[in-house]
Amino acid sequence: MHILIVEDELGIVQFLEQGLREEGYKITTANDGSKAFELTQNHKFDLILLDWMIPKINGLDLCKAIRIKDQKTPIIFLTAKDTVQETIEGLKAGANDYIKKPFSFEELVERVKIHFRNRGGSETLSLGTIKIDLSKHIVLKNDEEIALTQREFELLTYLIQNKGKVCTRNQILKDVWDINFEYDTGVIDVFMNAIRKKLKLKIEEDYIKTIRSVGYIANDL
Amino acid sequence: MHILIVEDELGIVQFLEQGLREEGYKITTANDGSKAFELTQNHKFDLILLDWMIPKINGLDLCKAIRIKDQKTPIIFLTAKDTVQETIEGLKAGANDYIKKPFSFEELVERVKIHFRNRGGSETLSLGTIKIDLSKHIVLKNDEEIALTQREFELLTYLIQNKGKVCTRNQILKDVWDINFEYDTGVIDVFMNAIRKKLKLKIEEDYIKTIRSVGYIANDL
DNA sequence: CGTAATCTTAAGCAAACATTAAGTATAGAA
DNA sequence: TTCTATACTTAATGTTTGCTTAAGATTACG
Repeated sequence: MHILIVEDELGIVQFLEQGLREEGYKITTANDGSKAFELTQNHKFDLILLDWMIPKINGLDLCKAIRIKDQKTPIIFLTAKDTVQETIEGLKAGANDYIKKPFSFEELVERVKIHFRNRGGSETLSLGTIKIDLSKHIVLKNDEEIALTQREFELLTYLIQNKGKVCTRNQILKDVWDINFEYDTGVIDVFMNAIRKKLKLKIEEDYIKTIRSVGYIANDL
Repeated sequence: MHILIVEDELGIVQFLEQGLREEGYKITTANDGSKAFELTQNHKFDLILLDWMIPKINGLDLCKAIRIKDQKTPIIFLTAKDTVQETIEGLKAGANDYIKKPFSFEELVERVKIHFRNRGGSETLSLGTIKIDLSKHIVLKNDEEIALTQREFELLTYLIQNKGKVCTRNQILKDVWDINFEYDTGVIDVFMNAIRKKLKLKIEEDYIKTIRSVGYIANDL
């Protein structure tokens, strides 16, 4: 689980970074708004902790900017601004939670956990007769286990988590491979091919469709 | 969207019920813990607002009890208990959010909205009986799927996005084909033809009109 | 009724995708 | 650490799809 911390006060950054690392999260930090925006456009984070008062772009505008392209990633405001009006503004900008300074680290951790808890809810995903158990890290088709490699697993999981929506090649490269705008070598095709082959999808089980010149889409039938 | 309010103070119940009704939510209320538990086992709610101090079963235990069977439905605590320790307890019990009394109704509404925000939300366009689902990348006419190629899809989308405005051939070449001022080979005509044919537009469904020597226009009738 | 614009059709061609195989990196065992 | 097995990436080839062009047919409008 990869968390982005956006905060300019070095003391707080170190406090949060160390604490969350110990909780087992992967951490990236940004000390101003524009750097943070840059990062969000080129990488996928599972959660963003956002201070309100930061240089270059303030937290509120940054939140709005991120939400233009990405409505999904949870954003938690972390701030000394504590009037009702400001809280509401933050939430309206697309934040998912709002923690007022000073806060206890324990409360922060619990609020962070909430957003990972509901992710997939019961830790299982499904697509037609295919089931994925995220905690056990296994894939079943008709209750028979299918052995997938790490990347294959991630790609399939990604498609199913975005069930019903077209995933473009660029999105997939960014979110699954963490690669941006490089010359497309055709990696995705190779992996799609492997997944389809291993799942032995019949014609009537066309769960994963190719959208020519756009990307791929997963759908129950 | 169906919200369950669990609260024993009549004044607060009425205040919340009325306010949330005005926001367009369907409301059910329970004035004690066991009644609330009963309701959650027999009905599906989209969100639960939960007071901490309620008769029979307290809010914390109720929350835990609900979470045994249902990990999904968002639960928001609504309480006067405002120490950090208690907040954490609530969150650990499976709550998704925690609002301290006294709270502003506006903040409550925003926090409620957060939990409905990410549901589905596929982008759609329409033209008469034609619907385009952009995230699924499909075109429906009278709820029947019409298979279009990529360029056909782009052209139709473009026309509908500019519904009511005449699109000149040059504009279309520029915006859909990314071609500027080249000798017109008649590509557009070919694609208009394909689209009309695939959509099987009858005479009375003349959604896409030709404006002679100018371009094309899309219009609901 | 003639001309210019648009519609329709079909064939060649290019781009996108599927598939396979070979090269490169990585992780785990000895 | 080095070796080996496994997975990942790239590149090459084959296949399919659909884009483009151009030419003939039809329609709209003076």
